[in-house]
Amino acid sequence: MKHFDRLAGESARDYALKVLKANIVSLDLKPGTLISENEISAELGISRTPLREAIIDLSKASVIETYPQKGNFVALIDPKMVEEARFLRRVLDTAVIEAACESINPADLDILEDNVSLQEFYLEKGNAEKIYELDNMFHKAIYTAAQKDIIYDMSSTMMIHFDRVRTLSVETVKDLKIVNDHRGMLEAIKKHDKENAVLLVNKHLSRYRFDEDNIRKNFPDFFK
Amino acid sequence: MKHFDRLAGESARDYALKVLKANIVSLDLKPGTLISENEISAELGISRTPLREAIIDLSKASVIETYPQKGNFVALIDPKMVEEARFLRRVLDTAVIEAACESINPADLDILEDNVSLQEFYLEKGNAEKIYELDNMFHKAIYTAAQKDIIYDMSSTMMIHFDRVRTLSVETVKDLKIVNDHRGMLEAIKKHDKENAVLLVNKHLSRYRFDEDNIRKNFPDFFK
DNA sequence: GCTAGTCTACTTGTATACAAGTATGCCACA
DNA sequence: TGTGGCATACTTGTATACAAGTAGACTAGC
Repeated sequence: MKHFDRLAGESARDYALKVLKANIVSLDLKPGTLISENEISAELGISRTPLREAIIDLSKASVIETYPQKGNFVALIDPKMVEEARFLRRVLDTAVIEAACESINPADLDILEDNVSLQEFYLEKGNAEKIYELDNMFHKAIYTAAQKDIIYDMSSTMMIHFDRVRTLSVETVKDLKIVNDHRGMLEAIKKHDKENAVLLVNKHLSRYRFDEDNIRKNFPDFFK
Repeated sequence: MKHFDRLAGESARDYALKVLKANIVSLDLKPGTLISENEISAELGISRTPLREAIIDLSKASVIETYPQKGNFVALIDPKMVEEARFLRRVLDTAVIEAACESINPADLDILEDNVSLQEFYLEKGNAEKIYELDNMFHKAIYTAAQKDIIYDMSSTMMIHFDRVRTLSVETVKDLKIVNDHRGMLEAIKKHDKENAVLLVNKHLSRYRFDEDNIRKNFPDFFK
């Protein structure tokens, strides 16, 4: 399992949640792995209580499955859950960008503008990692602009199902296209052009259609 | 605070969550109330740990606000959160009924049919409480039919913001109209008529537009 | 009367102890 | 050889103990 530093002021619970999420998405914690509360809490240098609280959070979204007196297991990749996550993302992203088109304010627009400009900067530099980071921030910033922060938070746990398949996918989406998509979405929001914004979101998300059959063939043990 | 029996086999955590949710929605736990972990755990006859785990769950959706070393407080009614919940419900219900129109299977259709028939039965009997119960089950059954169960679970906590205002609303929605709406939605699903289904869902939800200004005047202390 | 400071009684956050259930390996015995 | 049963070493669920911080009442001193 990958380790992270515990930030100053960060609670043991938030720390545990951060580490678990990152390791599940990156597949350093493989689907099916037993997450022993004793073992992991020792590894993170915290007690069972806050770790347990983080585990419960993830089991709400079926990212971890808890069997009493048996153990907590990282959920196998379940096509039904991946589909639910994909559905949720499409539905929410569509509705939220519409809302953003209606209610965007200058301050939030600046944040989005800065973000996309940075993406374009790192695109020239060829820094894929930074773009990945900015991608996530861009996405979240649209929710904030539409005043839908809590919805974003609640959906983010669900997205782990989706992001895990993304990690396994060999064919990575080209940064060039992603950044272009983002630029287009931003311009649509600026012009309050809902119709175009929705079209662009769906086009953007359609880039993340993986060859699940093939992935399953390569990693059969990871699937349900 | 209202009490409930702890069901056989129900974990202390699930029990605590059930009791807290019910009391927050019914406003027996008033907005702004301190939820002392010691006091409430004693009242429920459980220890702090499982109660705490339930509280954390509710604070994820901002239904409870936790201030470290100060206390857990039932969140004041925040129009922004009510709006987020209303938005989420409209967006999800719309998308989910569309999905149900596409993928409904006979078994799930039977469940819906039985449910609406019962609603019609209790409508004649004038049993509003039963209709309320069946209403919630109908709603959930559509998500199940569309294979979106986890999404339903995750959104249900968010709905507390919405349901709390519903509780305060004096003008209750007429059972007659509700049951009619449900019958219409079911028939639309049967016919795979997405367009009509979406129209009916939005008409149905539009019945739940409360006079928030008036409610706020009557219960100023409950609002943020 | 007013203010500074302290004491006290709370609060949550975390750590640990105990209870109860499960799976597995091993051994005795048929 | 095969099988029943028990010991053991795990697991999570719950209860309790301790740490650290907050707020408010009360008192001493001015």
